[in-house]
Amino acid sequence: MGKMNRFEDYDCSGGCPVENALEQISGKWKGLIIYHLLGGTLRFNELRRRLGTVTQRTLTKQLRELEEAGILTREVYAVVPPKVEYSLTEKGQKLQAVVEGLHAWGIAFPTPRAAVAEE
Amino acid sequence: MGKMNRFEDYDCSGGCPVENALEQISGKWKGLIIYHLLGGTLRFNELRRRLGTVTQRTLTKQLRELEEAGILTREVYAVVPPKVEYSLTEKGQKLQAVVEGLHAWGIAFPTPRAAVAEE
DNA sequence: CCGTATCCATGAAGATACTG
DNA sequence: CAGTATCTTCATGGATACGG
Repeated sequence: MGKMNRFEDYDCSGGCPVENALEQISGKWKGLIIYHLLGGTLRFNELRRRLGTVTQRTLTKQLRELEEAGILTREVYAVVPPKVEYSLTEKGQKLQAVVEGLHAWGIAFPTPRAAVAEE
Repeated sequence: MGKMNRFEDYDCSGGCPVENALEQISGKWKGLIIYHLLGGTLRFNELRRRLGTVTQRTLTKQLRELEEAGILTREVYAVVPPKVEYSLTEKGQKLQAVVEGLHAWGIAFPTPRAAVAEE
């Protein structure tokens, strides 16, 4: 016992941890958002700039979903001009190892952009 | 130097490692497929059973995409009835830490299924 | 057993314009 | 600055039926 074969009886009908996890962070920009927030709190437009090409509508939506998942918090300051800050919750910070693992893997194994002009 | 602020100048216009990595493994069943293959080679229908509710068409497609990304290999045996085996490549196996991290996180933080009947 | 071939519904996300 | 409000496009993935 102890180790056992943890891959044997992994019936995923009805939801399983990996699927569950992916569900919460799947979305075109979510991984990236989390990665950037690992560096600390960011305002809406700071985040926007870092992501490069995301639209306001989309960024807002992804942030709201991450908020609902309990991965980040949204803090609104009653000032003018408006100021809204996003930070990771503890739950979100616990993704640090995973996201940095993805980052490292992404460097080690870039997308194979078709084996053209090769041969 | 050395550490520096690696979050500061992380301009993702034009593709960045995290985005790149996510691109290769995003798909409704891909994370799960990789997870199951961490336990070793599997045949098409074994995989199918483990995923629970995936259709043939969809599973085939996700497998082909993972193959094209170089994450797994597809070995066809010229026997009848047909036999096709899927296994992770080295590139795929390097995702082990990430996927197991997701698995652990998914257990620790299930999806917050609305705070109903709670209060 | 391991797929293809069709057809189709859904929703994710971009473009664009406007507002407190 | 930080969003809404619309409208539209497109890819994902399910359902179903058939084939080597």
